[in-house]
Amino acid sequence: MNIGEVAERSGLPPKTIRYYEDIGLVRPQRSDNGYRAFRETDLHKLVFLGRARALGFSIEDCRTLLGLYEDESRESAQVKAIAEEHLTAIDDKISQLRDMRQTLSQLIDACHGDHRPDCPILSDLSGTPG
Amino acid sequence: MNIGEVAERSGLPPKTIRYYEDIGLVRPQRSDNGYRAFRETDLHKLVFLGRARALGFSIEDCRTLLGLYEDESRESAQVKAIAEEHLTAIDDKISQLRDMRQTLSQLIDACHGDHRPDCPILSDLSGTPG
DNA sequence: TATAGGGCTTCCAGTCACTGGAAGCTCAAG
DNA sequence: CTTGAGCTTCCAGTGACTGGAAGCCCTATA
Repeated sequence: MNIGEVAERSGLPPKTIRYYEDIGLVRPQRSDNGYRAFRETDLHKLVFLGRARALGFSIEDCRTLLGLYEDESRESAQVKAIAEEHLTAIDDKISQLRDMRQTLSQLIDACHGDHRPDCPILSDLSGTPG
Repeated sequence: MNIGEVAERSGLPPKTIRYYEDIGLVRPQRSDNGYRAFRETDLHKLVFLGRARALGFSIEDCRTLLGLYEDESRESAQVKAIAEEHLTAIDDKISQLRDMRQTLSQLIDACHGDHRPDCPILSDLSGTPG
């Protein structure tokens, strides 16, 4: 498979796949003409990476997960630990965003949003009381 | 004020303040010795920036908001529009994260997490049915 | 056979918002 | 006069790509 086909089938852009090769996540062979030659196992790995990234795992997590995926003697506890840590990080982000959302929507509600210049949003940002 | 004091009072690291000067968000004067000389208005701006960033506004949004903040003839509708667009972006991110969270926590629940190698998390990532 | 195009290659630069570190100047205290 | 903190600039790195240029490869058509 050339990169175009594997991109199509994995759903990842060719640029991303080349990048993944650069950082050693996949190691496709090469054809005589210099083109990357992907095997089915490479495709599987790329699909794996696409899904893991879609779940928000970092590239380094993905690298570790791929390693575990290929390690027949892994312990599922290792995978679960990584996933749980990531879940905690997601929860942290969600609660940060919720805090932002809360403050911001209050400010938006307080702003009349017309042609007049006075604006509770700017007042709050500037620290002006009131 | 030197950068140390303004950093202390604004809560922003000196590095960040220098960066904000680099990109033109603040324009402190200079003392004879070459040190940045911040006035109270510079401090106000930095506090404003710190709060706006804490609400997740991008630097470019911050630049626009600062402009409106300093523009006496602004219309509050302009500010509100920026804030509303940002709120939408926050909501989008929250729902993305919630989707991730949902999938991930299901996988975690399904994984026994012991010394055995079989793992629903890896199965799902690899696309293996079951 | 010439050529046009699309796909492939590499390499460099840019994104966003900082952050770390090196080399060197300035200033106040002891 | 030295020490050390604080200030300066400049360069490089972060994460995970993404865009673009220059150029090779392959196939189809005139």
